[in-house]
Amino acid sequence: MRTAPTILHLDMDAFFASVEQASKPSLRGKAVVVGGLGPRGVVATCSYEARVFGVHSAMPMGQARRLAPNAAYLVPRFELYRSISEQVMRLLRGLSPLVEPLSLDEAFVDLEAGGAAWDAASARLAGTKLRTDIRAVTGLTGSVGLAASKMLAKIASEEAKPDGLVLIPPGTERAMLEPMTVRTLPGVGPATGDHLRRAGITTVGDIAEAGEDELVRLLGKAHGHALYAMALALDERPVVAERETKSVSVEDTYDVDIHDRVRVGVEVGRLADRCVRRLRGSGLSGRTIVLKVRRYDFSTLTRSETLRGPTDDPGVVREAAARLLDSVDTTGGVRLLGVGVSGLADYTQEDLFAQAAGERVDEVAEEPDAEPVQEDRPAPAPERRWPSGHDVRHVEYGHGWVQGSGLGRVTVRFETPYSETGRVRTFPVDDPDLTPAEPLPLVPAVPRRPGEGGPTTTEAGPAGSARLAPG
DNA sequence: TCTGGGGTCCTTATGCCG
DNA sequence: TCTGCGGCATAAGGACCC
Repeated sequence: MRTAPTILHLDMDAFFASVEQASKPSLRGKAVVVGGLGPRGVVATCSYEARVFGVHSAMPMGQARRLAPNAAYLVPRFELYRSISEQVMRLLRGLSPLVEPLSLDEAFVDLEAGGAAWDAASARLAGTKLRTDIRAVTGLTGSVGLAASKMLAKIASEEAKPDGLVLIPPGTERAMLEPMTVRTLPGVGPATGDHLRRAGITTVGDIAEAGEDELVRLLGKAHGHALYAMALALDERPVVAERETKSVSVEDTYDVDIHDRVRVGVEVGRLADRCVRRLRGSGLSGRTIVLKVRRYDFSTLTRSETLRGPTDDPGVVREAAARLLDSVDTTGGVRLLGVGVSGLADYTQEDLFAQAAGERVDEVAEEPDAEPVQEDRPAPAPERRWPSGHDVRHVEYGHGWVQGSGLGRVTVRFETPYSETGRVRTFPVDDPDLTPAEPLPLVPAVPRRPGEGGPTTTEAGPAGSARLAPG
């Protein structure tokens, strides 16, 4: 293991919710919950103000609404989050070529490999500057952990949250870990946590004390060895920049359980097409087709079939998925269906056949981002055109966002990331003066020169960096 | 109004091959 | 030829992560 704390873990604070607050001045300092708004939605992220009420990610939306009835509830805008994530990742790549993104809002950076740091002092400096730069470029805050291994860097950033920086000095790792709960360690979730607790193991120190053999006996080979090593702060996993995709899948949870066997078949066909579109979009093909079914009682089963060679032919995937569905009992209803492809390759068997025979594979049905059909509805729901939280533009009032819609009306708040809290106005859903709009950058794209007019600077500007403590 | 969507990795069972 | 066994691929399920 390296001796200097030069692995950095960045974790953006309440990322989705913070983006929404940055783009909507009226939500700053307020409880914001981002997630699926349907009857079976769950919380993706919520602001710290919402966490005070006990709301947390993965919680059913219904429960969140009971806990925080006055919070703002928004659907995720992944395109926007992705674009901001890209800005952040660019900053990270400025520190080192060895950047390992874990998700839109998290990444490891090997500072030593990039020459950005070689000891504790230089690492702290790099981390502090990174936080300043992130704030200047995106207007958002992120927490930074610095340590000699991935695991410890991640634990450090967790400790640093929100809006902080924690460095774990080499030599202090084991003493720090000892009193922490086993759930702190990566890979210990509810099931493993319970398992260990029943064996009388509740802290990381208990794991070290129990010994490797006991851990392997309790949890199996891979998990046991790995966990024991983690408990001793031994973690040699390198930061890897590019990881190959192993599988591609799509799934839908339906607002109401589907009982009609024919409709189940139709949905599986749709999912197969969507999956293939994603597959092709990445220039991939795969050999193993997986069907996933979650039944009315939440029991989940998968069925898979491996073909003779990789495919990206929608017809082939549809047929395989349909065959797999034949072996599944769906009486009682299904709440979720999914189709996936694994065993990926970047060529297809059909390519070779088609080349030889001069035949064409059939095209994916053109159904861009089709929503699952819920029920036969008489008219399209207004929510389809005006999703809560999305940006709009009004001919007279300018840029704003949808606060809510229903009963033929849509309520819009007119404000931008750089304005004061805006006014609310309501329109008919078919008002021709109102159109969907692209999100605005959270920080004005072109820095204004001194003396130039325009919107007043807000806390989202680089000025906020003055708040950063040196550590 | 109970429980998303996209992944990864591991374990266990089973059949085949040599 | 029979049997044991290691090794591999496949299938299903589960835990975990963000």
